[in-house]
Amino acid sequence: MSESTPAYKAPLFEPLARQPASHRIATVIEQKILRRSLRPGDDLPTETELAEQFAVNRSTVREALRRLESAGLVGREGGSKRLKVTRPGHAETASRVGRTLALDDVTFIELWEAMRAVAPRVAALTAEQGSAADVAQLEAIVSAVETARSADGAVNQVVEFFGKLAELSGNRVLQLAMQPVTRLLAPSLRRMIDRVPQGRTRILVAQRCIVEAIREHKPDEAESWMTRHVQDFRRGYELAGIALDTKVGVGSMAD
Amino acid sequence: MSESTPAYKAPLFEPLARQPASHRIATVIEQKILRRSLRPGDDLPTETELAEQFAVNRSTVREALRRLESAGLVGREGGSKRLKVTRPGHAETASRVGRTLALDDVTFIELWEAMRAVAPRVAALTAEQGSAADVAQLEAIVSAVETARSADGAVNQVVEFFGKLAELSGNRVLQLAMQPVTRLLAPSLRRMIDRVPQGRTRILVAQRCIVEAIREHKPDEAESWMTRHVQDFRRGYELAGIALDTKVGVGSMAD
DNA sequence: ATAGTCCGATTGTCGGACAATATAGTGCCC
DNA sequence: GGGCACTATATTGTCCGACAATCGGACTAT
Repeated sequence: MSESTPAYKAPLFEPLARQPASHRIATVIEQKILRRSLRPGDDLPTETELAEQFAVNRSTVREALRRLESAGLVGREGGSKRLKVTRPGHAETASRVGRTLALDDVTFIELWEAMRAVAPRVAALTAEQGSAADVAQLEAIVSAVETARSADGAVNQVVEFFGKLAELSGNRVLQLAMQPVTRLLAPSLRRMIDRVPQGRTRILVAQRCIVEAIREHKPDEAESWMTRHVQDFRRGYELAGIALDTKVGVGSMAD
Repeated sequence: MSESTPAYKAPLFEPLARQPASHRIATVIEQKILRRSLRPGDDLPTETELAEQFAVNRSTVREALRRLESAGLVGREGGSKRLKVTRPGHAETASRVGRTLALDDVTFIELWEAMRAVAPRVAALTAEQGSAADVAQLEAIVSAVETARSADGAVNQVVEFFGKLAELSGNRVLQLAMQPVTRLLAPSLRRMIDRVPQGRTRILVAQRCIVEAIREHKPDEAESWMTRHVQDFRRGYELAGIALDTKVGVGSMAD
């Protein structure tokens, strides 16, 4: 393949951008929100008012509002009629990221690598700050993993374990990073547990060690246990005879 | 606060969800896309056709389409009129995540911790697979960092360095995770460079070491150099006398 | 083949309309 | 005065019909 730019024609002129009014209106309101002129909880003007202010038809305003609504920047609370400014929820954002990744056909190994990077640090952070109450919550989840009757239940609890860990770490960035990954990884975990019987107990052991390290405030131990735990997960996957470049499906994106 | 559930009234019945038609239509189409019945590149029917099929007015269809458009699930290519199914672009998703985090007032330390977790692994992965061409690209960026005239230019190139690294790692999950973090971190980096003169050369040194480790396919070295690099960044931040719990602003969310 | 012209299809926006219902009064009773 | 039913108003969700702009093609002349 010729690597050089085709020199076809230097893009002498940009394609001038003619955005529809609804788009521009959405952008303007969005900027107001991002710049904190409009803050979460504030009421938006009514559609009619907005239409007057922007000097456009109400239909046009509505399209802009649907845009913002979909972006999670505005929404309703309760059965209310009025639109309020809202901060995009983590859950929603995470699910959107998950969709993006799923539609991109990311592979198991890519997700696993992300897990490999994030989870140990999360464990370490939690071990640094975790309170007794936190440990109790984690233990509750671990025993739920143990006593779960169905495989699906167990998997859900494992996901919950990671989620709670991220929450307790107090780091919202890592929390947001972890959420889509665990969600997308869940179906793989499910298959793995089905095919590798000892997998579940191995998970339990690892979780216990991690929780123990957190209880004793030993970040390094928590981190290394988590690293082993994640690596063990991968080994289980290989044991189950599943290719590492398996594409994760849309699965569990019920929304 | 009374922790027990108020027992106020057992929610015998859910508040039945009466979603507006536009919302339901968006959901139906979204499902079709997620289930791959509609695949990226496919043309959507025209608004009039959709209106007929759903037996609603065209305005209603339009609101649904604006929703999907904002979600990045459909869009136009070129100056075309027809809507096509598109996969949500990484850039767009990343910028959305960035917005969520910014509106959440995440602090510098949270972002840094994410960087601390992800960047070293990314460097290691790239070192495993990096080709000579890849190394050349990284070197180009490093020298751009060196020769950048303005501080802003240098910062942008540093962001670019991390972005390219993530891209070369071949892991789209990590790439997507890294993008919003570096973007949000950029303003802090800018301030740091302003106040700590030697910061820039330290960054250069670290980058050179990292690239070198990648060239020689030494993942462990790349990882540990990157770890040091990230930690150095934090030290610079402290040196600059900026509090670790500084909230990152919306900054650089020009979109 | 290229450029010019014409026409139908499609989108973006408009103005007006109406049913359903959330919200704000308003009056009534205790 | 406070609580409650009831009414009036405002607001949203949806529909209808319309029109300018423009995109996509077809068709033609060079």
